[in-house]
Amino acid sequence: MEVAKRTSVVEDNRKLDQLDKMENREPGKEQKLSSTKVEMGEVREENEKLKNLLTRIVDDYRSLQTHYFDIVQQGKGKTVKEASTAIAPPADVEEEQELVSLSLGSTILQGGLSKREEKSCIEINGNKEDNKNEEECLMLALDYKFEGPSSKGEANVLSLSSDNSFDDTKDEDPGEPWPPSKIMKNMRAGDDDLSQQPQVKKARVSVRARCDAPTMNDGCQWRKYGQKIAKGNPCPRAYYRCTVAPGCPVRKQVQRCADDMSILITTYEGTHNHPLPVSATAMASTTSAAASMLMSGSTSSRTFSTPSISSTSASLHGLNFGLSDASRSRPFFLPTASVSSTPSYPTITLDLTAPPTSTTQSFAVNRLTSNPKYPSTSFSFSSPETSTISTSWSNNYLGYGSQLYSKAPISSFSNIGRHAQDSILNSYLQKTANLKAPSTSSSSTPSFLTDSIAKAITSDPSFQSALAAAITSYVGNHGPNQAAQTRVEAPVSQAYGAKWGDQLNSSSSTFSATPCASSFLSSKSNGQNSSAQNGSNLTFSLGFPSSQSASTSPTENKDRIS
DNA sequence: CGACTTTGACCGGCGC
DNA sequence: GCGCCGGTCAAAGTCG
Repeated sequence: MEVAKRTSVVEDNRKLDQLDKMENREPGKEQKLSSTKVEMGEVREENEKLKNLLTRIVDDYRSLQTHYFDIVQQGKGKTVKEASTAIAPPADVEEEQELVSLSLGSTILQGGLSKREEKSCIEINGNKEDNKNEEECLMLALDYKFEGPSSKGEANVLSLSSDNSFDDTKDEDPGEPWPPSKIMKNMRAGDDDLSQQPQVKKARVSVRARCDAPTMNDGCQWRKYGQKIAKGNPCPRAYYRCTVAPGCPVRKQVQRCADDMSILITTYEGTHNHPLPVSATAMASTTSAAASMLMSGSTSSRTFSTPSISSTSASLHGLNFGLSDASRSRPFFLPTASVSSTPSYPTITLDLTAPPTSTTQSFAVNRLTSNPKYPSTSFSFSSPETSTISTSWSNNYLGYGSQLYSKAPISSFSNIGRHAQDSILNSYLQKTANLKAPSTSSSSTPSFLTDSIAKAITSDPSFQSALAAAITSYVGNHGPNQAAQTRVEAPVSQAYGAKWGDQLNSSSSTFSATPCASSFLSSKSNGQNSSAQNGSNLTFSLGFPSSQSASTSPTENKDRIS
């Protein structure tokens, strides 16, 4: 592009030169051309300037190109900053802008792209043809930029996005081993990525729900392999292993909450390495999506180093988005949250119990507790609408029945649309526009930042998935008389495609009649990622009435979740 | 009889 | 180094 412009300028100069030569050959026409010559002189002068400028630009461009390819070849040797510094010439503003662009490219390359992607970016720079790859590169570049130390307010991209070049490269191992047992270590011995990152903790997804039954029926087959009395909780903790497939690494821990025995805490670990029964896909999807969120959230938490992050909540209209880093203690609020911490694992908690305050149109106070060792991330929802739904986790079969829900919750959930990256949260935002989160601090944050964060969050597929899963589960399981998929499933399946709808429908027919049967979600797991030396914790809380809120202290959480 | 649960023993990580 | 604790194993028991 730039080269083309320069080429045209050069051609213009040549024409002018030719014109000059013609003029010199025909002196008799000088008078006629005198006035023209004056103009030509000006033009020529300007032309000279342009030539000089062009020469400089071309030189700089070549220099940059040389630097750029050097950097590309050196690969990961240099930091972005170094690259930028090396590249940046003392040129004018326009050139610097170009440099920014180029340095982003190199930044991307060094910021974690795979070699294939790296190649794509190189090709982009050469051909400018592959728009798709270009987009990818740009996206990653922005992510990197966000992380960058010099990223200012324009860090418009929250890396909650499932930019999961990160996750994918490190975590998608279907047989992902999570238990720290020696068996699992043996299994892991052959694993490449994880074995190289000993500090990586496995993500866990903890589901808190009111349930009278000993365990929630999540559609999977489980075999109990142990039981322990955990310290700090008189209720024994039961250990289950997935028996759907022989080698499935997925396990779960089930324990009653010490504070409220009616609350059952189920903690899932690992990723199923086998096709799931339809009835199990819901929960699996929820947990995996939540885990995915967790990991991306933990990634984000490290990137939220900008001082203004903590004050973004006001612009989120009452949605608290808790993202805190223990080392920074700089919470950043989104949807209402309570945070839990586990000492050893990054944990996301889907809190299906309601804070007592949820019966009013106010969001629960964000309760952030950070494990001193691991940063915690918290996403939880306490929807005003949820209070209108009767909660009957227990004593009822939770299959997707035939009755209709009350309009209020359904209509609100019906906004969950495919394109609603916006709709999920925006629905919340709209409904709570006049509310102010109790714990929100007054915001001095530039609106563009908060808007960007909101957009980034709402555009995160993992987030959507987890949220929709929770909502779906909630709606499916807590409607009056456990009713009604008609009004619920339609929007959900619309939003997430036939898969969800199918699964939900299927679930309704295959759901087992366990008091605590719950169908959450479906799908592939994206789960554990190795983003952190630090674990983190994430809590989703769908506000059900008449229940206790999530734990408020690390100790408490430890007891509840681990 | 097979599948599942129970339960004490064992192991490894971690803090003191 | 020692003890605590969480997690797992595996033999014995139970159930359908």
